[in-house]
Amino acid sequence: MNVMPNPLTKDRSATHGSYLRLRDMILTGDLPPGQKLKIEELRSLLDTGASPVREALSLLTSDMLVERIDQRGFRAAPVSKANFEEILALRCMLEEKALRASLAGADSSWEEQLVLAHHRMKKAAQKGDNGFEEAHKAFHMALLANANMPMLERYCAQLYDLNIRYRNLAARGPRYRTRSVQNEHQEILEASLKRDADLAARLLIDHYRNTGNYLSSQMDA
Amino acid sequence: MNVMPNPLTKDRSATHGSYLRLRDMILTGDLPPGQKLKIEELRSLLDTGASPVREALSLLTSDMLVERIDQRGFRAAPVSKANFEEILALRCMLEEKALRASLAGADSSWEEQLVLAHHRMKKAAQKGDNGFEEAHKAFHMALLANANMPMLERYCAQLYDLNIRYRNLAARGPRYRTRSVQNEHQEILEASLKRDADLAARLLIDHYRNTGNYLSSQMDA
DNA sequence: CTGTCAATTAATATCGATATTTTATAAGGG
DNA sequence: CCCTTATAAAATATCGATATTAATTGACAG
Repeated sequence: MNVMPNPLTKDRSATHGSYLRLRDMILTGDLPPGQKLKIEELRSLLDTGASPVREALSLLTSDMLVERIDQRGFRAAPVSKANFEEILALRCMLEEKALRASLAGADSSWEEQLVLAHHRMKKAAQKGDNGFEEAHKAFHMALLANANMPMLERYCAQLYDLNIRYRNLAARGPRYRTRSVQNEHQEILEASLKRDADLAARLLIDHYRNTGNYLSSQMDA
Repeated sequence: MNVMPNPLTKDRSATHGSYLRLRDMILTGDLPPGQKLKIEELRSLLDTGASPVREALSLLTSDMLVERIDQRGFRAAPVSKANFEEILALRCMLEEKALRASLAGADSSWEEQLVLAHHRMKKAAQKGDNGFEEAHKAFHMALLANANMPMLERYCAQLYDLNIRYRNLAARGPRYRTRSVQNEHQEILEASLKRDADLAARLLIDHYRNTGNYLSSQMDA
């Protein structure tokens, strides 16, 4: 039998572990936008070698969370209002497309997955679980999961994360308060289960625009 | 004074050079879809170390040209009809959006860049220059360049390359012949210069669908 | 034969050290 | 006093070697 040294260190590889941790630090704002990411610092922070760190950072450039400038290293991707608004616009366009495709081929298996994802999210929200973020993303991805368009889903997942980053950054600032969005989720779920593509798409986009406009207004101040 | 050993070896870094060469080999089909990409082989082929090769491959995963499986290396991204058709669908959706955004804010500076790109492409086509591919991409990107949506443009550039890959792969097969597309480009240019967004978008999408359907039919056979 | 398991081979992932390049610092000339 | 140029420091990029993991082979039992 193999006793595992640390439940958290059940990493598939140093690179993958570094990737997850760095990604998390950027999404939460722990590594602030624009910050220079020095190999040596990260190496000692993550307690690993330079190669895994470099490779993890290279992978994070795919996610547009890290910028790479040849011969002069890496930095956490900068943020701007324009960038946020582009993310919002792209999300509305791509998720609408994906949701409609998902609904078009809806079957009971997908329906059940969706109900399940929604249930888990609600439950996580009630007990103030820190697993809510994960469940929230899972619900939104479940909506699109039946589109059978892997690249489109990948883009949506990427944009989702970028959006969450802005939300987290705003939450660090002053006078930030969360909107209650549980009923919006409920409505989106119900419209989807009724296969009402137009309604579901409208509700989903409104859901994004509402949160988005609030965050956008925060960025002026 | 520093004499440069080889004008082609004016690479900014070994990683960047490897990135460009590997990318080219995958786009041309020189490295066929699904092929295992062994570090040691590529290392000797590119005459560089393992680190630049690994890092270049990591970067190529952003472009969806390379797949990475943790602990078991890299391989050239596989191809399929479904994948091709998703690329085509996404291109039509994203480029239409980008083109309309580009036209919406059209100014004379952008207009001049576009005319220039078109001229260069025509010229390269006439003298059978091998720089045509580059000029062709430049023209299509010039159409979108005024959208002021960097992420959207990046997606379009990515999808353009993936599409070219399929074209190159088809060109290796039997009974492949190129369509004449010069007049289609001319029409797109003229509609854009007239700021006729609806017409330009329709022509652009038809341009893609025509080539796409031809390639798609080849893939059955 | 066929499937399982051990031993071997091959490939990946990682480390530690070094060479190159960039950035910061300081000195000298306009 | 500012700008240019040399020097020193820091950081990146790269190499070569090693440890770890996966794939392969072959022997053995069912």
